Amino acid sequence: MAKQRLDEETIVRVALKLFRSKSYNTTSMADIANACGILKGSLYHYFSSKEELMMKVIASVHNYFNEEVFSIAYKEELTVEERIKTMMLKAEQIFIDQKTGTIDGNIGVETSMVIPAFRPIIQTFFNDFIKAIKTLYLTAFEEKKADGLARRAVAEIEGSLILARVFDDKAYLQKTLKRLIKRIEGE
Amino acid sequence: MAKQRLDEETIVRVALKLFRSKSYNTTSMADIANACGILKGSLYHYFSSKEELMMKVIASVHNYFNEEVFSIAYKEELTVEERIKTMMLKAEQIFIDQKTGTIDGNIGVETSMVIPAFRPIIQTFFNDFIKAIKTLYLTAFEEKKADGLARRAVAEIEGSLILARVFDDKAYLQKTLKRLIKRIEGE
DNA sequence: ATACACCAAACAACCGTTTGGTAGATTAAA
DNA sequence: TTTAATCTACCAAACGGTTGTTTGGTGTAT
Repeated sequence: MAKQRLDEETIVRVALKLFRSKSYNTTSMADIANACGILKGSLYHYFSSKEELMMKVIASVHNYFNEEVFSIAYKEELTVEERIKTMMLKAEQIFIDQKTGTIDGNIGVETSMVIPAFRPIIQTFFNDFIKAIKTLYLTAFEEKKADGLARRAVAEIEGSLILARVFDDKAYLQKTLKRLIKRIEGE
Repeated sequence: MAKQRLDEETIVRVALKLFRSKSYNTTSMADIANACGILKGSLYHYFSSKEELMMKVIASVHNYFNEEVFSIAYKEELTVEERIKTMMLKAEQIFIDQKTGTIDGNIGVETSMVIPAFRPIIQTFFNDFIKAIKTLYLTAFEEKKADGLARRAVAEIEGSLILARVFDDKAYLQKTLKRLIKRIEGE
């Protein structure tokens, strides 16, 4: 083989960054290739289509959240308070770019709205999100209540992400996350 | 003049419908023209650009909400409970298509994320939304608290709209609106 | 010699926008 | 009242540019 400058993982990471700042539709294959230092045609050596690339980007994000965020909810060596606290803190770190302080767009939102093909993956992502939070709430509330609160929590996070982005003010997200923590601790 | 088949208002209404179901970027001028029964070039007889058309679409929505929804918050002949109740009911009617039961996409969300030029208009829309709800909460809470709750309310509505769309389940929105009503009545 | 990682170039399709023309209604003059 | 000029609401066609994708070649490391 020739010396390999790129691998699939790197391209996915580069594409994610662009999709989060410019959205799926306004990011071209040329943009991604350019950011990778290759020509757009060469991307088809790694991915058969833009849609497949996006699928892998979403899967990558999903996987990252599973390992770095959602998993915290199931750490039995931590108290429930510790779990939700570190989980929300981690989420905040991901949503707010630590370098620039910018709130990136949530790829799932615009994507699932615009391209129906992405909906199922986004659904599984949200389901894992809900399940993690529900697990925590289950220690303080009964089944039905915990489920409702978990779905509501995800909705509140998504909503605050929108306002944070529209007004360019991360306080919207931060306040929401703090509130979600208190909702358990307060009991 | 020739017999006029269309007027600006009609085109804006047709465009809105498309933008809400397919988003700004995936709706072409040809799509809009086609839905109006004319050729895409003819659209430039009414609007100088796609962006200008979108501006007028957003302004139209903003205006509609001002007159049909936000205004309810200031009707002094109604009690505060009546005001928030009818306001949330009206919002629900708008977000959920009464014919199909479908939750349309909120044009503001994806739009302001994707095209920075639309951000200011979206901000003024959200500000009017927040102001209306704040007015209601002011009767039950002090200034700071009312402001925070109003911003939070808008975020919760937006978030529940997202989940409602992703899971195709309007219950997300309905539960949120009911909760927002109770948040005043409960005091 | 072979297989890979990429380049260079072209592809058809579509995008938003512009151009020039025309049928028909309105207005104004005769 | 007829006729001519003007204006409007479009059509038909093309514009240059960009899109995602395909094709065929080439240097390099095995």
